Amino acid sequence: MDRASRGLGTMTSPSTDFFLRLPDMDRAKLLSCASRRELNKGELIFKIGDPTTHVYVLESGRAKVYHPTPGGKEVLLWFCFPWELFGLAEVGHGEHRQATAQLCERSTLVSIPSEDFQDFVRTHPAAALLVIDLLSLRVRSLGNTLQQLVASDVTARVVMLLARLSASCGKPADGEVCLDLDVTQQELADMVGATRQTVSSTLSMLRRSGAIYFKNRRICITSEALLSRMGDGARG
Amino acid sequence: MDRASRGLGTMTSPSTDFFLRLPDMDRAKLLSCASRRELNKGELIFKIGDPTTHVYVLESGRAKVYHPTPGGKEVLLWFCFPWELFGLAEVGHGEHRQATAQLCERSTLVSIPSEDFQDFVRTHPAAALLVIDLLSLRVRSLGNTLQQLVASDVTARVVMLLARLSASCGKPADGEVCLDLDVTQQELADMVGATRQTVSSTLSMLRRSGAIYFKNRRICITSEALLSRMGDGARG
DNA sequence: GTTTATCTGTCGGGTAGATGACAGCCGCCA
DNA sequence: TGGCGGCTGTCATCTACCCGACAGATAAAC
Repeated sequence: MDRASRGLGTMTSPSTDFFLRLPDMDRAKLLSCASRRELNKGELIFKIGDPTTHVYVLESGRAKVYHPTPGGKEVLLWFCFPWELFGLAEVGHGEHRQATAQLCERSTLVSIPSEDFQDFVRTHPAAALLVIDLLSLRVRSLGNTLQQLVASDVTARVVMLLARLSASCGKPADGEVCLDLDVTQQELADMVGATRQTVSSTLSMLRRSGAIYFKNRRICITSEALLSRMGDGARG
Repeated sequence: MDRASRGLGTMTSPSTDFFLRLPDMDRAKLLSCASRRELNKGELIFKIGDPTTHVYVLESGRAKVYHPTPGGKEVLLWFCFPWELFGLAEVGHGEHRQATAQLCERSTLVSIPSEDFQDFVRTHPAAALLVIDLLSLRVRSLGNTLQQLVASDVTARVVMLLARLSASCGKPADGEVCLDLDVTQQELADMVGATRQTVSSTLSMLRRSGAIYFKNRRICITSEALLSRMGDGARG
């Protein structure tokens, strides 16, 4: 019955709002070490190979974390929404960045120096558990993505992606769900490991089938059931 | 110069031996809650959908953690070697298992109840940081795998896999490296997201090229340089 | 206004790799 | 000794998807 049991993807998770789940005092303390900047669309927060100096949170806007490939493609690992901590997978031993983070729109970014963050975690066990939760979520989600990538065809992957996005940033309105998110088809393609063209024609197909439609450049899902049915036919 | 900078895969990491890096007293304390069993090859430690009751360590043997797909394939996420903690990505909120763990050979398995583990982490900040390290490593490694999967062809993926295995369980012997590991070609295939057949012919190709050979059913790498060169030609 | 860049839709052709089939090989057990 | 199950090698077939190309549509830039 519930969304998670339908196996269409990771359900919207409570672990993403790290900051909102910190006790007020702790949050204030952590933010006291931080600096805040307003940045434009397209700016890089960090890129692969950089030394790891900070962890980050958005106050507003949207960012994406991806692996650039030598061939110029991008493999999109996840989006970062406001109050979701990111950039912490490399803080361990002064590892260099293994991914690139870039703003998808004009945003205000909060940067916390790695050492301050590590001290904070060391002295606040509750926060440490939240970090563990967050990383666990990432591990599970990447594992699922990986599985889908080898087990399903592009159509199924797009369908599952839409279901996941609908869970994380869908605005329900009388039976339908509209994605409250400006994504380009290239970004969708980078998330499912396909080309822009294939995603484009897949979306067209889904639109023709009546499962989705477009409302001023955004995707609306008319029927989750119908949509998920379109994803079948691939072994899974 | 060093192995990591050649970009052939994740280098052998210090984060995997969680237990060995714990202070003696802490380790003893944690193990005092644990139970120990001897199990046979092929036995399941947990499977997808199970409630999450324990975290695990091997005292000896080898296990694999994978996503089974509805179509009967397996997507192998990682191997678990002795003293490497595993099964902790779902401990957060009584999540159910999102992957399956199975023994590759006869092993002795130590099981620690989740609650005891969580209490331990809550009260031992140093251990919490180790857990964070371990999960971070998993995140990075899955991210890399994902990237390779969409950016490289099977040959390159196999080559990179061999390099990674050679880093983590290779026995060097006058210029050559022999993998101290009994893996089936099916398992290799499950790790690179390909079929058994393609991996078989890829390995044959590598053998003919002189980059590897087989010594009593195990893989030996004659020249890492030559091997990595065989992986080029795909964009990367 | 015109220009320029970015995004979207669609179409053929080419190919990497899945799929299925079959044969050889080795270890294991009766 | 023979039979059986798991692992390996190799082929011929088929197809999902990538790739390049081009045209319309939208939005920003001059």
